[in-house]
Amino acid sequence: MGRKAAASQPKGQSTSVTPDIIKVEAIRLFSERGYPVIGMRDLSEAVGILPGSLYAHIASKEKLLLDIVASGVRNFTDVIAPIVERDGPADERLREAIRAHMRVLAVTLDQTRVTFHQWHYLTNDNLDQMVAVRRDYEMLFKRLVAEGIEDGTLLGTSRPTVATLSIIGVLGSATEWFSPTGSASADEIGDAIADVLTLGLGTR
Amino acid sequence: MGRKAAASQPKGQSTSVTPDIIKVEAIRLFSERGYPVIGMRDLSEAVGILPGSLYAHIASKEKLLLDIVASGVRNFTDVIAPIVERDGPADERLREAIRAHMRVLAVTLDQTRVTFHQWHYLTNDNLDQMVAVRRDYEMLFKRLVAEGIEDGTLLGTSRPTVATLSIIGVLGSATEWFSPTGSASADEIGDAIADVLTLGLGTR
DNA sequence: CCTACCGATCGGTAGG
DNA sequence: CCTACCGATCGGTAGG
Repeated sequence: MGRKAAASQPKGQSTSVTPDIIKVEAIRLFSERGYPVIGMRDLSEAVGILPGSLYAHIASKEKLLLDIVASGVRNFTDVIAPIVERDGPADERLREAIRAHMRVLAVTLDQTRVTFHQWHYLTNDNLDQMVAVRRDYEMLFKRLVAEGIEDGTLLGTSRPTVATLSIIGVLGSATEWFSPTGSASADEIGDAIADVLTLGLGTR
Repeated sequence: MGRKAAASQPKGQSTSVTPDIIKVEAIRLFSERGYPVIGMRDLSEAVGILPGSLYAHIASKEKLLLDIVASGVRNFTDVIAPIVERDGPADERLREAIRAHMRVLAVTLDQTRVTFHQWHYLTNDNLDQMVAVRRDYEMLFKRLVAEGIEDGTLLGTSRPTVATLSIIGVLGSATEWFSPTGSASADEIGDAIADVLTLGLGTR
């Protein structure tokens, strides 16, 4: 639902256009075909108004992208930060953080795709803002790895930086292959990823 | 070098434009700013000819992208396939495949960024072709994991599919953070990644 | 939120 | 590889 609902809605004032509706449609379109390829005319059509009318609700195409990607990262940090900051062995917190990541991903898949793949189309201040919130996100996992080496629950064997980047890398890649309609739940996939990263695939 | 070299080169027939030169410049531009954002005028300027003249050397903008991404995947499969197909324990072959991946990445970083991040701008037949070669690439790691479970050198613990996707995910993410000028060599990073994936980060 | 429109830029081509 | 150009589309705005 929603796909053609807005576009085919004739004139009725039943549901008037709001910034949130525009955001939802933009997320879907940007996710499917990419930010630079989507024109304001595509978006206005999906929402059911004329192209110029979009600017009664949003400042610019790029500000719309910034809104999507900045809140897209916050969806994750809001949930993961409390897990990182609480007490307990770092390896257990890492597992919980990975599971939480997957749960957020499951309910914000399209927005996350836009967030992780299209933020680099931002420019100037908008880009700077995004780089900052991204760094916050990455810092959470960096801390978990560092604390795991401290408390002895995570190995210092491999370079800690590579370890951190591997964790973030796997979670980022899940954006491309996770399916909310698949047989495995977000928590099950999260546990499987945590297994790979902490237990490893080797037998000895 | 190369950056302004072609553009500021006045007229001299010293180095005439070839399809390969266009490809090299396109890789750099697409990698830096994204395929849809780069215009044929940007490319022609980088190469030192007028926009329309590009079409004496290439068929279209999209065929140029296809050329870049298809050969971009083959750079990896050409090197990794022989490792997968040879004899020996699967865990050792997996480590060698990961190391080989990183060495190819180190010498084709820009092209790999375009290959892994912009192939979805292809359409129709071009898209189909790319999906096919991508599947070949992913199949290599899928086989390694399956053979590792068979020969007992890799654990069946976690879902094998998640294991495969995790490997591919980490290697794909390396495209975003690997630096050829960094202190760690491609092989060292490759070993660190193989350690994370086979030994795991956990202590027990 | 519509009408009416702006200048800029897009990929690509005919004919040398 | 240049000259000269095409129709289409782009993000965005003035004034209601």
